Formats: sequence, C-alpha cells, structure tokens
Amino acid sequence: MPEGHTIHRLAADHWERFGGRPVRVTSPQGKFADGAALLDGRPLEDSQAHGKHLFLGFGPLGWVHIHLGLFGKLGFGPAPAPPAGDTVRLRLAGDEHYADLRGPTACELITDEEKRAIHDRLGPDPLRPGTGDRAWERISRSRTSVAALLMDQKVIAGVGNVYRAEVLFRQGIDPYRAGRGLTRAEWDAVWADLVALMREGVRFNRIDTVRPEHTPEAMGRPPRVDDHGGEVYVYRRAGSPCLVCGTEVRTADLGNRNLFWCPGCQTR
DNA sequence: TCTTTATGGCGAT
DNA sequence: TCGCCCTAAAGAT
Repeated sequence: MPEGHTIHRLAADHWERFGGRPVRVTSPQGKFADGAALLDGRPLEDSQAHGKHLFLGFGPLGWVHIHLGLFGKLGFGPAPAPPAGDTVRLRLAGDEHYADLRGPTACELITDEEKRAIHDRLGPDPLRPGTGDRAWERISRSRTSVAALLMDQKVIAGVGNVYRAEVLFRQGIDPYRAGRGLTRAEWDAVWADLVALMREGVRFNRIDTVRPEHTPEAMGRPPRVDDHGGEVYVYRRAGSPCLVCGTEVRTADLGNRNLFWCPGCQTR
C-alpha cells in the first residue's frame, strides 16, 4: 500500500526494530547481493522517508534507497526468519525481528550526494516539516489539471492515487481544473487536509478519509468495508452512489492512472 | 489455470 | 504518450 504514509510508517518501523544495532543484510533473490554483502553486520544508523522514498542509513557506507513502486511490499516478522523464497530482494535480520522486501522499483546503495539529489528533485512532503509553498509556486503557474499535478512527485511528494482522489473530493474541487485556476486559499486547504489525512494514515497504517458525519452509521446505512482496508469517499467506488449526494461516482483514465470523482460534489 | 489489476515511476519516442 | 519493470491477489474460465 505504497503512498507516502506507508513509507513514513515503514521508516519508523525499521528504526523501532533495527535502529542503532547491527543487522544481518542479505539478498536471497540476488539482485542486491553486492550491496547486501557490503552492509551485512553493520548497524542501522538512520531511517528516513521523503514522499514514497525510503532511506536506510548505514553511516559512511551510505544509504539503502528503496522505492516500492506499484507492486513492492515490505513486511516484518519475528525472528527467526523463515527460509526466503526467490522473490525477497532484501532481508534485514536482527535478534528479534526480520524485514523482507519484495518487488521494489528501486533497492540500491547510494551516497549522501545521491540521496541529496533525490530530495532536490522531490516536492514538499505533507509528512515532513515545512510548508506547501514550493508546491503552490508550481501549481499556480501550471495549466495542467490539479489531479495530474497532485500525482507529480516533483510538485508534491507522497500523494498517490487514493489521497489524490480523496482530498479533491473533500475539498469539493473538480479534478480537471487547471492548477493556475486554483486560489491560494483553496490550495492552502488542500495542503492542510493532506497533512491531517496523511498523519492519520501513518498512525493507523491505512487511508481513512470519510468524515464522522458521513460514515454509514451516521447516514443510517449498513456498514461498508472498502476492499483496500480503509474508508473512502470515491476511490474505486465508480458506479456507486456518492456517500454525500447520491450522484454516481465517476472514473476516467488520466495519465495512465484511474481517476475517481463525484461530479455532484466536486464543482468548485 | 488462466487473465486482470494495483495505492509508481522511468526512459524512449 | 507508450512500453516496461517489479509481485501477488482477485476474478474469470
């Protein structure tokens, strides 16, 4: 479930389990064998996230840069670790825990300088200290739709397809509006909402966006469980009635990704 | 036992 | 804009 909240959560989870202690590092699959051999037995010295990028610090040896992409997964378990299949790209193992990485887009050993370059090309992250001003600078000058801009990691880091759809719904914003058509107040509301939603996402390790007054219980409807594990308004609900106004939720392809929105509620 | 789909992103065209 | 990379679970047959 790799949107930014997942990665920040993983950074904290790694630190909690392995931080400051030596870890055994292996690549059962072999694709990260060289890096793993270099790091094996060294202590994990830092663990950071920026957007969807995870950085595991090994002091002077550099950083393991991990990007889960669409399919990647990181899972933890109690020691001793079971035999690894041939899809485990990276395994970290301590005395009490192990972590397995499968299917990532990126798993590579990088230098401080290379890490800095990644930070430099990413936009502000609602889960890191700072403001959304840098994002506004780009959005307010762009003719691209706000839906596409929210998915552009150079503009804002960490927002994925679920948060994109949900924050635009919550703010009542038509996803096809041009970035430069937004007002500063609208952008500030989007940013503040993302900060709040994504912090909740880190805390509970899932995406919940439905306000208390719109839960099935509050609306007098039968309980509902979205198949991705959280409670949302429009993401993957195309064809179903909007939880607020009853209009049929729509979907469309936007830049090879599925966009979801409610034409009844998102009129701003 | 297939085919499809998925909360991403890169590089070539 | 397109193809491509990576994996696993759900859905179709």
